Amino acid sequence: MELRHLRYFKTVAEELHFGRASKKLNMAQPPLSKQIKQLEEELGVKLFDRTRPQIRLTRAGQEFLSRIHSIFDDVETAVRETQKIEQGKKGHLTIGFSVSASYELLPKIIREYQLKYPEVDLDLRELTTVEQVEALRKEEIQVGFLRTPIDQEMIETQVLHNEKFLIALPEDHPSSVEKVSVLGDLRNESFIMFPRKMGPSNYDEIIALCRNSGFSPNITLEVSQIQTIVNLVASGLGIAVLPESVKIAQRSGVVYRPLRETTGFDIAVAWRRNNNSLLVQNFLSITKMCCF
Amino acid sequence: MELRHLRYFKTVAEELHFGRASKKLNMAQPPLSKQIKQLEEELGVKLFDRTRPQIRLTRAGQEFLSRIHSIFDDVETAVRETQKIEQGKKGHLTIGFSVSASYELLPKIIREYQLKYPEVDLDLRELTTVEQVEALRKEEIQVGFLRTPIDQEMIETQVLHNEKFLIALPEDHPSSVEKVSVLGDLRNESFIMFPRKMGPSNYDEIIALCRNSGFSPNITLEVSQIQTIVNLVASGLGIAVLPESVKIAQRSGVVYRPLRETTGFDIAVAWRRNNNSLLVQNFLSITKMCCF
DNA sequence: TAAAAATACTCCATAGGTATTTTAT
DNA sequence: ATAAAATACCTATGGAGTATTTTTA
Repeated sequence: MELRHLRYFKTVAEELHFGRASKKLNMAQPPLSKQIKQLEEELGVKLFDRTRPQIRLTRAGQEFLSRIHSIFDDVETAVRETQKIEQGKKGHLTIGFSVSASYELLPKIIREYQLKYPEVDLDLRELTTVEQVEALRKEEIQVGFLRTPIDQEMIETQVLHNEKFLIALPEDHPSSVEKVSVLGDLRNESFIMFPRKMGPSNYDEIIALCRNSGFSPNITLEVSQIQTIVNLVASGLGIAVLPESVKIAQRSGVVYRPLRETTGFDIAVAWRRNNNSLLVQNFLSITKMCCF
Repeated sequence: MELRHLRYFKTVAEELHFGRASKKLNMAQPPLSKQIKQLEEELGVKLFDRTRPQIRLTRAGQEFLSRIHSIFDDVETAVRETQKIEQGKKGHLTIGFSVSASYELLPKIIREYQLKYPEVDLDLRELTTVEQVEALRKEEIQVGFLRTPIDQEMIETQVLHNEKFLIALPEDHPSSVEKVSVLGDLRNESFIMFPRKMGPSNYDEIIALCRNSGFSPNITLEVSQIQTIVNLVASGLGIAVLPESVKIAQRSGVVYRPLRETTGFDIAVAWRRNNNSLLVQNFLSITKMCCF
């Protein structure tokens, strides 16, 4: 038995007339009769009652028709859903990201992507850059958002954004009159920091910057909300070194100044070089679209 | 696309090896490769990753496999259930019966039939003989249990049983010494009857028998339970004319005597002459098996 | 008698076979 | 170098077409 037999049977059952059915199927009547007969012989079941000028479905024929109806739908659905996966419109995408890599970029990309590809399940994993490289290698994630450069032949990257460090100062701080802050001048200030576990590379970079300026920062508070840090700075309780993207958290009483000592760092999207799945390609397209 | 493509794909997906799959399918490897390729081209989807010595399903291939799995089951079920209907093992059977026609026969047949054909839904309708003949003609019922003879070319019958009338007398009744009762001798007795609505032909026949013997019976009680009638007769409250099949309701204090005036009546099973459905044929086989 | 399905036959498209090449480790 | 899939080419089954017969009301 082939789908052909079921298609032919369905059409004859709908038309209840071999001649009309054959026209609808773009074929001649005799081969249609023959195929139906073949089907009946294979099943061992008379599907049509031909003893009258108007043929009729037998009881068995009615049963068969009702049961094969869903089969056509199922085949069609199977094809459509399979094509969706091939075209990257459906599936499962696991994405790694460093906290330090993106405070505002990732949400924007995810929002845009889900709008265009609502049938893709996303799994977002906060990972350090090193962990993401390893996860890409093991194919545990398909895409990463991390700091570049990285040194891996297998992994391709595209820089999305260069992030500099800023100093957040109270409005009335003496250094706020300067256009650019010099970290060494601030060695005696109290530093308010993100907790290290919330972004180790960020934290370590700040410590390193201070060390390079010849001091170890006096960390008086660790606070996990950006807005809280800004509030505390405004109150004069300390100063903070922040990635420039946090400038979106504007507030009166605080001024932001570029830091002379930092060249910033690149945030990039990363993927396996040979990954030719449209699922990933589509995600990368959206990502690039969001950034350029 | 044909079921062939799906069968081939399923086998290759299970074996993950074109060579082994082709053996399992009793064919050579090249035509199998060709058919799979054809399927992939029709779908516009790569189903297998062939870049390694061990081929693998792509994501899309996995989706397709899981979705077509049920299709094979559905086709198989459609075929099996259709065959059951053809073979009369499944379906819907509407059966007419006269109350007068069978007090014990029908339950026995139904029990036997349902044991052998549990998937057939039965619809039992109490109808007079005349109503059954009409219902058979209109194909509202497929089988009837009725009194013969009937006069209808279209309908075939088979007598199952000849039912005589008996007289139920109290043990101490004068007539109980006779081997055979004469209805005329009982003209002055009180008659206990089934209500007419529970079996009009029965009721009318009894009235007619009395009339032929030259009297109209003195009906003192109408009772719908056989056992109650027998109890009342045992108590000396009257006599009753009953079909012989009710003799199963034996009781001390009551004697049954054949009635000289009655020749009894034939109970037959009836069906449309041209009904060649195995559903009906099987039912008739069971019916005849139960009676002979 | 007329309309429609079945049968008889013919043809060719294509499923499937055989031999060989290509590919990927 | 080897195992396995793809390609090339061939064969023949059977799906589909045309002409005709059979069937049923």
